Amino acid sequence: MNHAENAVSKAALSRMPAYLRFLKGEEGKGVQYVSSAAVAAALGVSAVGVRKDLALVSSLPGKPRFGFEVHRLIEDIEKFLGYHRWTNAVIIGAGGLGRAILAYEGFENYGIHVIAAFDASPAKVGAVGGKPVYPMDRLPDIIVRNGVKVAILTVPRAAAQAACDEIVNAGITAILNFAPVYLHVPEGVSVRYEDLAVSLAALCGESTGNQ
Amino acid sequence: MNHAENAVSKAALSRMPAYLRFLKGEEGKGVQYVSSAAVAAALGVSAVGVRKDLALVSSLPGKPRFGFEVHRLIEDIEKFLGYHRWTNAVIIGAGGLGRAILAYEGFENYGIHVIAAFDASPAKVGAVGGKPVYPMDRLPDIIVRNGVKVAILTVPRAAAQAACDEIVNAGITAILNFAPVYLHVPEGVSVRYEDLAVSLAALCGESTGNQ
DNA sequence: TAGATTGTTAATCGATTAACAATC
DNA sequence: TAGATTGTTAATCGATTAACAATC
Repeated sequence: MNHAENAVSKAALSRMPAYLRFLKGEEGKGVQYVSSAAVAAALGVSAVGVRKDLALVSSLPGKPRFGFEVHRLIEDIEKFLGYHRWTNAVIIGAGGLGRAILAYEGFENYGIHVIAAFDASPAKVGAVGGKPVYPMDRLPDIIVRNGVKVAILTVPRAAAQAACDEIVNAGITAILNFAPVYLHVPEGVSVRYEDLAVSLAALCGESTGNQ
Repeated sequence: MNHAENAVSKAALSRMPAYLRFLKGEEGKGVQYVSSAAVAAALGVSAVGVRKDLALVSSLPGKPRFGFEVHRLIEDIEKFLGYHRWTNAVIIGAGGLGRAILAYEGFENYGIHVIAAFDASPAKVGAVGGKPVYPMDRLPDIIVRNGVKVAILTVPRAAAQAACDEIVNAGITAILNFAPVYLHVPEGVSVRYEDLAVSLAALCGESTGNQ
């Protein structure tokens, strides 16, 4: 909506993280240039598709005989994906999964600050990995003060809808839901389902040749 | 490959879990029939698309004036997705995330047995939630004996590629990788990246209107 | 220069949407 | 019956692939 020619397909967008992952790996090995063919071979896609995708985000065209500059490309993709504008997020539910995510180091690379977790049980209140775990009634106050719009929901399935209603009331508009339950939310709130079992089942399907 | 007319698009396949989640929610509320329009409204997609998708997997056509039988549809989708053929899986890395997943109850509904975790550190060996945590050197033996082809990789990023090589050598052919690293694998091994930060970043992008 | 690799235009392919007849 | 809802055929739309000229 800011850029003039703004034609990036959803499909292309969804492939960007894979490019980024691969490119960072190459960068770590000291590689300076990659060809579209190399990326394509590694990721199991077509080289023309890679070139088209990269052309969408690259600030510098690829050089014939060399390919694309790895470092530059990483920056371009990160910028494109918005990893440079910081977002605050909270975790709802400080059980095993919630605590593991709270302690997870990887978010900072993506422009995400996970600032705290919340739990209904007083026994869970305290801190994990240097980050605070608050009781649920602190939620409205804290998310307003920090402008938090994004929540990671890691409560047990039976508690998910109630917790969802509560955080939506408090002002959350985007939810990453780990509970294997469909969530009813009002218009304007987006839910993304991170269903571990579904991911795993899909993987099994792939490897066993799902019909 | 088993069924004669075997034309299910990848796109349709990827929508099935969402239908399933919604339908199970409705079933839990005692709803017996749903119309394609109701599903479409809840999921934010088109009703015609829903009908097309459901027609692909439903063993019974929808009834005009009623819609589709919820319970039957759930069974059909589960059968279609292969949730009825059981698969054994193991977890590599018994840190916070690995232990949380080991204790996770949700896999059994999807035809997946997570039978054990493995960790390089002797300190982690033992049991979590009634399931064993073995030292890494037990891996080849145990996966062969249990016919395990699927592994969930939850080791730290720096250890991911080495662990990957090790389990691929041992006979794993499908990997659900939680480490935010690109993995080099030989042909025939499939990797699925479960990058929490990417998921969260994508969600943020959606809600803030990614270009 | 020669040749590898890029970017782009046109053609194919697949998936979604629109229109409408069929059905309980 | 009337009407809501389905299933299907045809049309549109978008994305991928193929072919090839441009470039360092």
